Amino acid sequence: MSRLNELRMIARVAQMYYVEKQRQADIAKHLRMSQATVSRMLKKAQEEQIVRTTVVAPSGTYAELEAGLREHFGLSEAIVVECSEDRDGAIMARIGEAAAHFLEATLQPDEIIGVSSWSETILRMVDNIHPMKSGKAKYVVQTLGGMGDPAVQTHANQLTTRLARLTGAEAHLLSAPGVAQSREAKLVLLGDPYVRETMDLFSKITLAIVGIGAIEPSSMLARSGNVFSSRELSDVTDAGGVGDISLRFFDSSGDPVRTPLDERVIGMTLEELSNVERVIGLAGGQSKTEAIRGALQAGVLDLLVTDKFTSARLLRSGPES
Amino acid sequence: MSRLNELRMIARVAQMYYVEKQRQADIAKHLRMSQATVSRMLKKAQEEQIVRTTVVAPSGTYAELEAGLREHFGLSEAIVVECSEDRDGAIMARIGEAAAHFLEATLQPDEIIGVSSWSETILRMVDNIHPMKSGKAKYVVQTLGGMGDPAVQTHANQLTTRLARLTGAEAHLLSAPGVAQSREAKLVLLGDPYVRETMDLFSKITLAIVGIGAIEPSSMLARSGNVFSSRELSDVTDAGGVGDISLRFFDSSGDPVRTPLDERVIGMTLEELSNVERVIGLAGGQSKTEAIRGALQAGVLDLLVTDKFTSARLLRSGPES
DNA sequence: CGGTGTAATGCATATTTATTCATGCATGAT
DNA sequence: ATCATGCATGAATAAATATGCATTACACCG
Repeated sequence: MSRLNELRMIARVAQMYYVEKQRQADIAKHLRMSQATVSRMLKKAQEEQIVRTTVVAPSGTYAELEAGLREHFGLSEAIVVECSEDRDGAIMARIGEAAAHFLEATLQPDEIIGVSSWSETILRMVDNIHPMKSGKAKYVVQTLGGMGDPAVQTHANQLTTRLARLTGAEAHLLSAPGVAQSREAKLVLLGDPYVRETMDLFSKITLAIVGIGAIEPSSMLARSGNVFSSRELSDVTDAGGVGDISLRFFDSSGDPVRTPLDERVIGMTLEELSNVERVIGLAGGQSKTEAIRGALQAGVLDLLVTDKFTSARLLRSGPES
Repeated sequence: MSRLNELRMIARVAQMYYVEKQRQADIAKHLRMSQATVSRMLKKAQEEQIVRTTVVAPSGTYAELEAGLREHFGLSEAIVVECSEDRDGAIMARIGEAAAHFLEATLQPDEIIGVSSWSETILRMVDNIHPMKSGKAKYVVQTLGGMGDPAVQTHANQLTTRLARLTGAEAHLLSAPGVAQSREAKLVLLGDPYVRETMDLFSKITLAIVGIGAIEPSSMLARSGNVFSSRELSDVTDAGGVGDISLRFFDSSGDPVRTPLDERVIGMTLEELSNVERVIGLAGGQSKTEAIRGALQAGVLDLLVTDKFTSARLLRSGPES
């Protein structure tokens, strides 16, 4: 049997088992196969990600940390997730789950979602969103161009598209590099009608989901490919930059770090972001602590989802002003 | 224990079970409780929405449409096939493929298959069946006579024979015209021992495969040759007939349309059909929509294979009684 | 304090699910 | 054609999970 039909069958079995809660033996009888086969199909359904199971820790577990974050940084909400170990992979997964859960729970009808389809944490979030039956959101808008590498571009587009499908929204992609070759090149790209259309939506976004990036040689180099020169990178660090949101950099007190690079980035600015009704920041992990602190100081976030270790660090060393 | 702590505990257990994939007994040992308690906590985790499981349909399949068809029309199964364009030729080909796959996957040993060797869609199905090495089915029974034209007769016989060969079954042909010249002629033909033998098998059929025909001047004339008078044709339409299965007509609410023609048809009746364990209907395309709806209302089908356009039409305009 | 009702727990076991094993079939090399 | 190999399948069975029932713990009340 063709692969598509096989997956179709598996999906059907999974539907009967998990949604309709029939027993394997009954499903087997219905579809004229053995119970063993049904069991195997269900296993395959897990492997193929046709069924996904997520565990969300009830929020409020770290009420004190959450309250601390809200208070110190003027957030309207903070979500601190349980996390067994202070390791980036595990942290991203848990933050993603919690963010997905939050999004599902609070998404309003006809919302326009902006997403900087860039961070692994956001990817984890999308992985954990469960499809919403009735179209909830209106548009999902990509707020930062892709990167030079077309494979990455595709990846970014897919993330945006998937999020749109899951929320029943229409995707508006930003088919441009995140960083243009020059200021002039950027102007040319902005002339593209599709790019313009998407960017015009920036001001209409009601809910923005952003990752927070740290400036570290390792991660920066890894992700920049060849779009940043090391000169530009040092411009940013020399000016005190500690992190970025959608490639807009800021220093440890949250003030924007303006460099010539800004002129080349195709994406939402911090100022545009601060006009959005709800801005959700997703980040955690040792290496991102200072970047997150900077982002919080910048005051663009309304909500932060982070892990218990990072939140403790944020509160410990800088109860601040 | 406080409710929050209880939920935390449940989340922890759920985490260990669903994410870390530990067994309940091990979790129980680790947390010093009984396996029964773990099981109960997991059940509670479901209720409290701490774990959520969703089934995502692989793209290119139409789980919602299938579910809709099952639900609205009380089918035990429905298969909706992908189809790039709403054009009869393409649709028949895809339906045929899917039906063939389904048949191969669910055919039981010693099954007695009835086939109204008449529609192009069924022909497409037979084209796509992969020979089964070990004799699976027992008999393939032709459930409707051929047509006056000997060439068509041959064609019908060949289809039946091919299906029999492919399934490793013995063919039982119905060597008679599908429509006798008169009631009396029919009685004479029924006297033939071979005809009788085949027709006696009708009640033993465990799996019937039928096409669904629309009543349209064009197709009717095309296929009728000179067996129907236009008078008889209008009898059927005047009585509200919208379609047929094996030349047994029904109206839009699925009620049989009885005309003198019935007395002349040599083939299985709708009533006989409804006694068959599994009845698979194959049909799709704009022109057949209402015929299919009638057939579904008649309640003789257990399974429908159709295309996405038609299934959408069936569900759109008539969420029905 | 004891009494009483409620809920939680663990044990034993029923039920359900996963796995092992033997078999049959297809595929591909020789 | 013949044989080896791998894969899918179902029957039997092992493993895992759910549940009935008795018991215990605990809160609340007189």
